[in-house]
Formats: sequence, C-alpha cells, structure tokens
Amino acid sequence: MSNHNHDKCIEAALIEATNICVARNTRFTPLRKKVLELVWSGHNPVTAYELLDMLSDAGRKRVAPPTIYRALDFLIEEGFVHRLESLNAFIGCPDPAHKHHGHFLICRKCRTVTEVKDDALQKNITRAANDLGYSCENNMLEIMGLCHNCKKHSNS
Amino acid sequence: MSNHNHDKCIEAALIEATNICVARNTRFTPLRKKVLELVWSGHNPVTAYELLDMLSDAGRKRVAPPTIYRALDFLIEEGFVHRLESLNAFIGCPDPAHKHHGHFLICRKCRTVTEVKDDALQKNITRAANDLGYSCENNMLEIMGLCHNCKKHSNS
DNA sequence: TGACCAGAGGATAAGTTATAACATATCACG
DNA sequence: CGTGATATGTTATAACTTATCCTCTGGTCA
Ligand SMILES: [Zn+2]
Ligand SMILES: [Zn+2]
Ligand SMILES: [Zn+2]
Ligand SMILES: [Zn+2]
Repeated sequence: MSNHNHDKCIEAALIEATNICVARNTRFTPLRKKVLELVWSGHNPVTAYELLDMLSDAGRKRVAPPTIYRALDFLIEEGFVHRLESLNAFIGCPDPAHKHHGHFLICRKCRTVTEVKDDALQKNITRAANDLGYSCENNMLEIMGLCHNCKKHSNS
Repeated sequence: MSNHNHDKCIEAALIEATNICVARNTRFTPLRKKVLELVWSGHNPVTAYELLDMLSDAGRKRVAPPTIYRALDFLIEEGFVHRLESLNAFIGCPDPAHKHHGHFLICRKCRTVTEVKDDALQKNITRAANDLGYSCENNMLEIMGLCHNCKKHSNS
C-alpha cells in the first residue's frame, strides 16, 4: 500500500457504499457511515474495541460495544466490510458491488491486509468441497506471511 | 463419518501422537494425552471450554482455562490438532505426520468437519499469495456448507 | 391528523473466549 | 542429590460478543 493518498480510498469507499444503499433501499445512517469511515482509516484490520475507542474519541460521548457490533453487522451484511476470523478484526472491502467470499493476505510484520480477487482460486475451492460431497455456501481464506515491502526490509 | 467404530479413530490418533512424540523427543504427558483424547471424542469441533468441562467431569478436580489452552498449544504445535478460526474451536488432525496447513469443510447443520487434503489447492493458494508479492507462511481455509448426508436429508 | 408499527440505537448486563502473572511440581541429567 | 528446564496449578483479568429492554424517530395508513 506504500504511500498513496489514502483519503481517496476512504472517500471512494463511502461514495460507493452510499450508492449501493440507495440502490438497495437500505439505510446508510450517520453512525454506520462513520464506522465504515473508521474501518477505512487504513489498510490494516481494526478490532471492534479499536473502533469503539476511535468513535468515542471522535467527539461523541462514549459508545457501548453493541453500537459497534450492530454497525459492523450491517456493514458486513451489505458487503462493505469483511471479518478476519484469525484476527477477530475487520477490514473494508475494496469491491463491495460484487458478492464474493473473503480471501486475504495478511502481513505478519506490518499487518497490511490485501484482499485476493482470484476467480480460479474460488473455483478451485468450490471444487475441492464438492469433491468431498460438501456444498460451499461460504468460505474464508486467510494467508499469513510477509508483504513485498517487509520481505525486502527485513531479515526475519 | 456415518457409523464407524469411532474408538478406532481415537486409538489410532493416540498411538500416532505417541509415536511422533517419541520420534521428536517431545513430552506427551498424561494431561496432553487426555486432552487429545477428548478432542477426538468425535469428528466435530470442540471448544476450549467444552474440553474444560469434559476434563473436569472426568474425575479430576476442576481445571482452569490455562490448563486447556496450554495443552492445546502443545497439540497444535505438534500438529495433532487444528484450530478452526471461524468457530473458535478445535479438531483432531487425521494426518499429523505430514506438516500442512488447515483446510476444512464444515457442515453448518450437523457440524461434522472434514479436513481437505489437496496439494493442488495448496499450490494454488501459495501462488495467489506470491502473485501479489506476499509469502505464504501459514494459511487457513474454512468452507461452510452442507455435508453429503445433510444435503440429502434436508430441505434447507 | 393521529394511532400504529418497524427499525435504529442507547444502556445495562451477562456470556464466551483467551491470556497474564505468579507459584508449585515434575523431569532430565550430570 | 542438585540444578535448570519444562509442565501444571491458581488466581485474576483482559478481550470479544450477545441478550434484553427501552426510547426515539420516521413512515404508513385509517
Ligand atoms: Zn471483499
Ligand atoms: Zn508488511
Ligand atoms: Zn491436518
Ligand atoms: Zn452434515
């Protein structure tokens, strides 16, 4: 992710989410919008409690966990956010318009997360399930390693 | 998994673990053995606290969470047990002799879990990571759906 | 207009999962 | 034995998630 203008990422995510909610006639309330914006504060996963703190810092009076979890439920339901199971954390989806399962690359050093978009891989996964008699309704893939950047600059 | 003699599964898992620990010169203590046996009580995932209850029921005086978590750490480290991230639960590995990452099929109805052993799939995953500049040190794939049996007998 | 209803979100509490920190027991080995 | 390393016990608490109840608001439709 290096040094890009991240404001653009945030803005684009918010605009796309807004459009999708209009199209679906779902309610993109100020709270939900704010939480999505906070999720997009970086290309790193954030936990529910980090969001809680961020939201509380942002002028509002201290909010309680259910507030965050409800907003996240909505955002996940709409496909704006994915949950990273191995981290108990959340990350914005760069392509919420197309329904898909979450496949992620996670850098163990800098914690940058990149979403994998690979149709061949998804087909391969579905086939593997079918081969063993299972249907594939949902699947998650989380790959832990070092990102390009951290590989270069590090010896571990 | 249907109706097999599950005692054989348990016995085989314990024997193999014993052999591996002898070969590696690691300590397969009574506690660790007991926990592995409990993990293998079925082909379904068990949570740490379920293990805690089982262990406590099994005559011993009530044990505390760290006891279970430490035993699980060991069993996972040795490859006898995998952790299912999406369920916060644990399951025995049918092939601990060969190092591999955990790829699972999980039936959302009966909770049976089947481990996928598919080298082509693993290669595909590693390639997908490399394509995006990441190394793949570790990865987990969890596929949720219906097993063969539940597909037949159900309408949902 | 005003009764009604559904959904969002605030407040409180509790349930579930996991670890920190420290004490003690057991084992391997000289 | 004595010593260090590893394993287990004990207590407390952190971290994550959900249930429940209640109020408010905005829309629907006699
Ligand atoms: Zn996505
Ligand atoms: Zn990195
Ligand atoms: Zn395995
Ligand atoms: Zn099933």
